[in-house]
Amino acid sequence: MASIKDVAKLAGVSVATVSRVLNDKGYVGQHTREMVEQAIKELNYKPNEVARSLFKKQSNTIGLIVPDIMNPFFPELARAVEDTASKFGYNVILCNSDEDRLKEQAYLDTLQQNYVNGIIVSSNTMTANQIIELNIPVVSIDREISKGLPTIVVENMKGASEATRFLMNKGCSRIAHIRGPQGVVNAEERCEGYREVVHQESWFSESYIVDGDYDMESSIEATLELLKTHPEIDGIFAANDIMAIGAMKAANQLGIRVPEELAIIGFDGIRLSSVTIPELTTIVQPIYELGEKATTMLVSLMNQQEVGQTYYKLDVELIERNST
Amino acid sequence: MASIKDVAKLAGVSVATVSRVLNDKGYVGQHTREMVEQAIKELNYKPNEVARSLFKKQSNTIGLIVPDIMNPFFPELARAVEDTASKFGYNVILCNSDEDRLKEQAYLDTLQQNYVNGIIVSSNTMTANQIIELNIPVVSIDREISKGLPTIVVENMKGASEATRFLMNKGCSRIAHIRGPQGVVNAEERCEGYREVVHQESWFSESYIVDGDYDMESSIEATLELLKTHPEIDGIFAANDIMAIGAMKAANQLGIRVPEELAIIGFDGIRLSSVTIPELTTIVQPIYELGEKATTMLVSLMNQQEVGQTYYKLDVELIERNST
DNA sequence: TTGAAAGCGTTACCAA
DNA sequence: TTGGTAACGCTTTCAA
Repeated sequence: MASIKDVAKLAGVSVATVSRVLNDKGYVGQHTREMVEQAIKELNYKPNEVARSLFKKQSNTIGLIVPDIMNPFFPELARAVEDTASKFGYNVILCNSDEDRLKEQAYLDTLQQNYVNGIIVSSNTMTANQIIELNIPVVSIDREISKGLPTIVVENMKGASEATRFLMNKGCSRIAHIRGPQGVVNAEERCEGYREVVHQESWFSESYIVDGDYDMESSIEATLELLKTHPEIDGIFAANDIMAIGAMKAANQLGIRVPEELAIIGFDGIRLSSVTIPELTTIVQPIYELGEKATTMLVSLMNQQEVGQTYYKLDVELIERNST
Repeated sequence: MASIKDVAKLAGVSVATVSRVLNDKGYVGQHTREMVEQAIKELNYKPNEVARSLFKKQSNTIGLIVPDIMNPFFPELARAVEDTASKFGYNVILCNSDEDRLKEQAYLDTLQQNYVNGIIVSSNTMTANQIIELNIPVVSIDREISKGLPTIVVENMKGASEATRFLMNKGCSRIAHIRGPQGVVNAEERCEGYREVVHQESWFSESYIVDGDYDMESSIEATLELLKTHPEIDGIFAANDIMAIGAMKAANQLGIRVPEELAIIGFDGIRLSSVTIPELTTIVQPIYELGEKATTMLVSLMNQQEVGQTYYKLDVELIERNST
């Protein structure tokens, strides 16, 4: 690979001059510039980004830490981040943390050692301190790590209430909730939103809320159990789409028809949700927008630009399909 | 961030010595080593990977180029690549190419400029020349770019035949095929596998093969059309799972029951396929293994180790579920 | 308008 | 067993 020296030699100028035309910075004579550009073309020269990074202490790269890219929520997010980053000239390093504190810290370290300009992270376990010590702009996404840190989340509670109310309006008179894991902020919020709507209903009891793990297995099991103990249930709000699908499967196993005998609504709006038969009614998050916004905000932060707002709570939208 | 100089100063030795203990290379006295380690701990020193990369002309990073991480096939692949890379001490840069030649070349350039040690790529449009000019180890995955380049694919044709034969054994007497896009190697192969089994059947005609685009929309449309012109069809082999799901949807729209009146089988074994009701019978590819194998092979290549085989064709497996 | 040279943080060679 | 130093490829300051 040709280096800046080769270009300089061929063009008969100094490396400083080449650097100037490369970066379009400082004075360069018209003729000199042409010579240099010619040489660059001739050698098919491309600047070495590593050397640049070393000097600049920045690598034009941003780190993206997600729990698990196989979780259907994250590919769309990752795509948005990559698209946006790319638009601004940044590359993306992908890190799967498995919500494991050690892995998270290891990745944080590596990213720092690689001079990433910024980091986007989705985590429940990370602490504000870990982030502050990094001394690198970080935007937290989907899950709030700490007030004060730049964060982009969605209206979990509002969406959950909306979902629950929607089921009531559809005529459901016994609505259960399959909640997400204990300790996960958005699971708590969604549960809270459900609770807000039903808590004063005469039929409501705590046993209408069952634990799920944001995956299909846990949900199938929970739903089976739920429908056995509470055959009167005619509506289920699941805290995410995967669990809603699990609930549909459980109902199917029990020969309960959806939506005729049991209405089911999910949360997230992942692509999966339009794949089932019947298609799932759900609260859709603007996933792509989430990633996009996080990235543009991060870019501003990295450029030390004035960033007005550092906390966004994006709105969600109920999309009615055929499961309700 | 502390640098090697700071460590050297604190330990009262030269940077050369620090470098030696860091890399466990060359002679270092026992006592000296302890001093240095102490200093490292004290300063919480972590070597600057960018400086290392510059010197080594390698960045301990591998590039992963996929058409679109939102395509459900790729997250699992990406995960496998990341896991394996991580195990060997490499980071992964994620690139979505959209099968766009320009984007692909741009990414190839950036990766090279960033001194990635190697690249894993899934592409139909890339040429062998593009790769050779790079002068970096590249493994092609899922799709073959050129004989001679390290490649990992699966038994597309065999799997397709197996799927088709399976439908016949299930009693289907008119089997159609929704094929993938023209020009995509694995789509061709799968179509070939289907053809091999049915071509001498008396009922077979070319109109039993319809074009799809590896996505759900195209498949719904194609299936609708297909079932209208050929109401006698009682079995469909779709070239991937998404299209198989599309076929299920189309059947559902027409009030045709799956599997009673129409058996459907897919190809890929993405997670989605177990989410539908009924669950999809499909030819599952070892996606994770694909990514894992590609990465280990790439690592060997990067280390200039003897790599016996550079072409793998992994086996696929028919998993029977409820759509057949 | 241009060039020389220092510096970014490492590693590895050669000398001591 | 250790240290000095050139080199990796670039940017930027300062002088010319």
